[in-house]
Amino acid sequence: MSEDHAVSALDEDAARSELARLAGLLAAADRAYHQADAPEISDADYDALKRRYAAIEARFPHLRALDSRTGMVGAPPAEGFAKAVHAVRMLSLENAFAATEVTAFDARVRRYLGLTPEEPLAYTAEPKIDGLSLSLRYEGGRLVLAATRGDGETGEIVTANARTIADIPATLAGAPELIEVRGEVYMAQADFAELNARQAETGERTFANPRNAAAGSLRQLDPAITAARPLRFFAYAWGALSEPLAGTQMGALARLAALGFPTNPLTRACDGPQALLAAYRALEAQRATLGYDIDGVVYKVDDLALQRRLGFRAATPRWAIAHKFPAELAWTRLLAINIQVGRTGALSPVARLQPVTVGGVVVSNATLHNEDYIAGRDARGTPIREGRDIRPGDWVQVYRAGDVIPKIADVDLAERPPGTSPWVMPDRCPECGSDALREAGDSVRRCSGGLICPAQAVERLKHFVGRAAFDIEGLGAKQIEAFYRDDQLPIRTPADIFTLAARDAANPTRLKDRDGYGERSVQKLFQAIEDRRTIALHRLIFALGIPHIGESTAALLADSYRSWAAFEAAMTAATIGEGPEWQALVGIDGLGEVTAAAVVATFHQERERMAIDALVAQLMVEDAAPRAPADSPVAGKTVVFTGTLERMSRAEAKARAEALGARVAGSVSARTDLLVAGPGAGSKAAKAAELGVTVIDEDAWRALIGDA
DNA sequence: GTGCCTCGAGTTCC
DNA sequence: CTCGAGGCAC
Repeated sequence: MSEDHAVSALDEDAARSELARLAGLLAAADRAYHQADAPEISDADYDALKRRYAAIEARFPHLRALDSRTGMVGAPPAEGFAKAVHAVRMLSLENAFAATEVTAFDARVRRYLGLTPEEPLAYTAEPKIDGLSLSLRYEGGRLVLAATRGDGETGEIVTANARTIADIPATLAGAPELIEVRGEVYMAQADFAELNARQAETGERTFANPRNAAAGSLRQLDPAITAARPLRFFAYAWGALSEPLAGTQMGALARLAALGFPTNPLTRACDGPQALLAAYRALEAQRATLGYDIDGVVYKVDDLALQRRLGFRAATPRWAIAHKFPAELAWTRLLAINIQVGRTGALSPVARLQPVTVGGVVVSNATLHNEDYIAGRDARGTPIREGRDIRPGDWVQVYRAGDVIPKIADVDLAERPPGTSPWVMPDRCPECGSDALREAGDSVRRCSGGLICPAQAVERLKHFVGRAAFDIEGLGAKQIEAFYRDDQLPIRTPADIFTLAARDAANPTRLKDRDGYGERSVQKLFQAIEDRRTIALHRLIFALGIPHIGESTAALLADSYRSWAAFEAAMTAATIGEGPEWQALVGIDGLGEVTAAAVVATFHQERERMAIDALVAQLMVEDAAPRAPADSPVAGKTVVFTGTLERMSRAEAKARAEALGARVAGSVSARTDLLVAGPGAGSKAAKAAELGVTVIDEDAWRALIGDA
């Protein structure tokens, strides 16, 4: 059996049966591993199966939905917890801090849905529990998988621990065949105090706050310890479902409660932003008496059909927002201001603080953004902190933005030591001595050294091995730092990673004989590198670290050019500002001139170009995956929307068209297949007529895609 | 030119 | 997680 024969050779039918076969093998291996604790196959073989499964899925993404196992494919690692890919991503929420942001949220939702301010729109408001989120998968009414949120994409499997939590039912009666219940694991304040007292008595570590205690308790390798911890659970959402729970958020919560899950009794139905704000004020007033920590209120559009229409941005749903309570503040001394150099050369000032506890966490660093922020004004020159600047030695007020990132809110001028002067941004890179320049209209100062600057080179390499790029296991930030400075076996460019094993073999002192490395870990590292020699086009483009090219834009480029050969040829032939290759590039919807120029410039810079060529020579670059299924009438077609759309917003129309496999462009060209013109269509309609492009109105479009 | 919506880049602590 | 700014519609 050849697990590694080419995925690219499979046709769709073969892929479907192969997925089913692999799913069977993986399921059997999972059962053996989790239940009997006696694996039938080696970890390496399991990994090979899993990789092949993922490769086929990546190539035929629309087959993914056919297989309910997808969410459970997880490799048991050597230590710690196995990972599970969530069948439906666990997203985070956009945050709001002011009442105006809540009314803006309502306005945005209405605009997207095409509702007037007068039309009714129901919301829910529920307390935002300060714990950690957990996804519980039930099949046939039995709890089969519990996974933490992780990065939203992949979480850790904590099923055995979840089973010990009294609030979480082991079985459900009358539930859908498949249901993923999502909610928050938390610890009540009284239980937390008691636990900490007990921990202190027995000389064990105490926890800083209930959330840390809950997180630490859930992530115990020994479920017996979790069982002894007073964890609780509130259900508030769901992931994969074999049948809908209800038509509204409130209805779904009632259904979850009927299935035996605790749901928060303070959840309220609200008929508009004023009611949402009233619910917020009520919860804020009750906060101290609840017995558990909450850090804000979550607002959701109640109607689930509307939630579906609103859909998602890159990382957050459009139909929900978290209104956070004001952050806790603390005063401390600013000891120094240091400079960090990022991968784009940006010089970032970082505050070194006298350690201080803010919201249950000891903070000793804080971001200072840029020189304007330190000087007390924002990018537009508007004063912040009433224009007070920040100087080393100052007495400063610290808070954690979004309860995470430490920032400096204010300065007490009365406490300022005498004889200080305003802090000045260095005009040379502290890492390489190159000039640090601030372009007109830019808020950051950048090191001009490029790849000559060791700090930039290292940061570029860290980006390269990052999770959305090459994601090489065993080669993280720390290892990159070490290899960059290593004289015997250096990694200074991305291509060096892929020659690592061969160079090591030729060295008198082998890596496996060094301190900190063993035979096994070196073998694993080399294998992880080998696994990534084959790389998806979008990952490669993202990994190059071109300014302005993040994950989304890299995927956009990969999808537009399909293959590395086509992309590379076009970028090589292109000149900035003119010519057919340039026109094609800036014609991509969502990609403008600044971004396009950055890509073309990179391919024409000698040093960058040599690094790219040396890298690609080491790789097998996979073409972009085939588009959405070809069974929709607009699949593969290039569509342009113009004029005012009356029954849907432009963003919604675009999202819907893309889901059906169409490419949505911003302007009409000879490559346009269809122009959807609403009232008020101007030059685009004229151009379409000129080019002979089919023009239809909104109703005809809805009929075409089957939206009656 | 203005205003919205996203994305990109940099950041902390566990 | 936030800020700045690119891209696009109006």
